[in-house]
Amino acid sequence: MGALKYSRQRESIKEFLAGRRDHPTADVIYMNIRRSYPNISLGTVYRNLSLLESLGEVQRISCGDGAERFDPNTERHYHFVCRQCGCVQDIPMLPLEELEAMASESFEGSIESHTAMFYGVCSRCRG
Amino acid sequence: MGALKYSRQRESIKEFLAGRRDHPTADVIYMNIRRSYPNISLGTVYRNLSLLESLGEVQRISCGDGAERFDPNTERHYHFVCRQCGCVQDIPMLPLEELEAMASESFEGSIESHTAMFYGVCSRCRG
DNA sequence: GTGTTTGCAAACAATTTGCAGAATT
DNA sequence: AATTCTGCAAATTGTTTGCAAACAC
Repeated sequence: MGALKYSRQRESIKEFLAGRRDHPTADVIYMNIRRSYPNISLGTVYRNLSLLESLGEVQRISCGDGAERFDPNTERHYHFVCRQCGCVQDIPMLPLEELEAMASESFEGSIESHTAMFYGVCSRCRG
Repeated sequence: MGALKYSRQRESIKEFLAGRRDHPTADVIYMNIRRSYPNISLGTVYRNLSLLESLGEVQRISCGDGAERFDPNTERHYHFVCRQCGCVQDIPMLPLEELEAMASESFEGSIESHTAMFYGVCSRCRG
């Protein structure tokens, strides 16, 4: 059950996201897709984003600013949030596998993965 | 302007949180405080939690499960989220300062702090 | 008495969901 | 023809806010 069918809306969302590195929110995606599909609904955007996430084609990022953000880069990587403009950027470094071993050392549960969030001021805001 | 005045509700929230290591949500706090103050409102709980956060007396944690969580431990530390029961626990290790230096290396903005979230299965769920 | 805090209810924002019709296979 | 996907609107969930009364200093 649940064979995937093509949809131009979903395709358009994928295409839009693919060209982006700014981790847009569902609403931003919606606003942009609307330029090509004026009748698309926010619900469709949310549904497709959740679907794409479960297919492993996009990553959901919550940076605590209220709205979820979506990232077409599904490889493990860290993120940065600017405390001035609120932009979210990728940190170009490989996640430290050792961190998980270190954390496991004095922790009783089993650790399978981790994420990290860096905060500061982005280059644009520093001028 | 803005001299702080005593309030038994705020005191009760601080007291409740102080004895907790499970990072309760505003709603859980509300439910519990209501046992001593049946008339307290959810709005008051939120207002006080935000106030306490700005006073640096509690820390707000967003782990992406919809609701914010509150932690009386304001020292920097990492967190763990169980993918089975959703519980949030502290990771008993010192945050790696070096991580920020590593991240800075190939990043243009200035990094001031970071957090990390570990995922896996807690000891209780593993049985 | 002045200024802060509260309870209540209404407002908000982000996300989800039910349903009939449209699109895909 | 069978099933998935969409648009719309209503429903949910988490959080904030306006206001008059209560409380603290």
